[in-house]
Amino acid sequence: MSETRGSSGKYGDMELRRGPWTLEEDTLLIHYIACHGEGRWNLLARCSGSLKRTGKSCRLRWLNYLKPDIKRGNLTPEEQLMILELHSKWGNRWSRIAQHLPGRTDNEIKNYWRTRVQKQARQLKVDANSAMFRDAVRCYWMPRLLEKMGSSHTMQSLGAYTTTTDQAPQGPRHGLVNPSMQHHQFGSLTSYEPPAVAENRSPSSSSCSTVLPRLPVTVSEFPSTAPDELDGVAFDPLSSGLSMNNAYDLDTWDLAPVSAPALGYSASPDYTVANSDCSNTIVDGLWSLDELCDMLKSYISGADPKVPFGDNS
DNA sequence: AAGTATATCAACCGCGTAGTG
DNA sequence: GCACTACGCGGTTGATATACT
Repeated sequence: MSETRGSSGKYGDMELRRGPWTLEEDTLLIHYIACHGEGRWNLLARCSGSLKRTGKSCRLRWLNYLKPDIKRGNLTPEEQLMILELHSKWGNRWSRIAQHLPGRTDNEIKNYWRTRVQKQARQLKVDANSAMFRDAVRCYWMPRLLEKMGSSHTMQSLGAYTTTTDQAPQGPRHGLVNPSMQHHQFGSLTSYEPPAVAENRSPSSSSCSTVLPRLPVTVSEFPSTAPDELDGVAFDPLSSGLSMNNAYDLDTWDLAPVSAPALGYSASPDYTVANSDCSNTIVDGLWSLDELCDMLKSYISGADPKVPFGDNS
């Protein structure tokens, strides 16, 4: 692409570049911001010499790509859970949601929602914003993400898989993890602990019981809504005591199998997070299409006794 | 191996809003 | 209160990578 076009007004007769940024442009922008700081984007665009970009374009490039604390790589289960929860409360308020995911941009979250979540809804022929789909997410997807978080933590505690951010498995296109990204500091795991449900749990989960959050098995065990203000309040997967590093990234996780589902409902027996074959199993923390279809059908027909939707108030 | 379909995500666009004179 | 400018947000597009046939 990299087209240019003429401009008038605030950029005078300057030829404005569009399309992908080059290394030279990035360097110029970084240098300028290092000298003059963020903000005043139009002034930046005018005064930065050979950087023939609009202020808007400079701002976007900086905020979405060049800013030092941008975290790259796939979303962790914790982050996915946070997005699902916050979106259920706030809708498409991407910027607001991004404020609660350190190092993630609104653009990235928006893309995640459109490419992953909406895709699932579309294939199920339900509206992603419908109550039905939200319930399905809350009852099936979120518990699985919680379990992913728990499984990951267990493996880490056993020393089965240790890594740092710069050793993290890398995705096919965006494996970079900004070295300046500091590890998130986590609070207490007890901050999000649904009511205990002793039954309906597989033996495999019991080994996690001392360190992992108990997994909700009914809709009523999830918070009915997210808190109005998340700072310092109960629901915060990112404060769950679990690492955010990419070792837990389900897209790149190369460990298999994980523990059997700890929930009362059954999952497909070939459930793994191995990279080698994601065609019909859990992919990046999502349900496979078949699984989600089955579950949703059960939900719609009211046939799933383990999911008492009537309790969902 | 080549062609095609699909997924991903960086970048652009339009619009609303806040700030300023 | 009005006009103008700058900024930020959310929706959309299009290039590229990857998967599939």
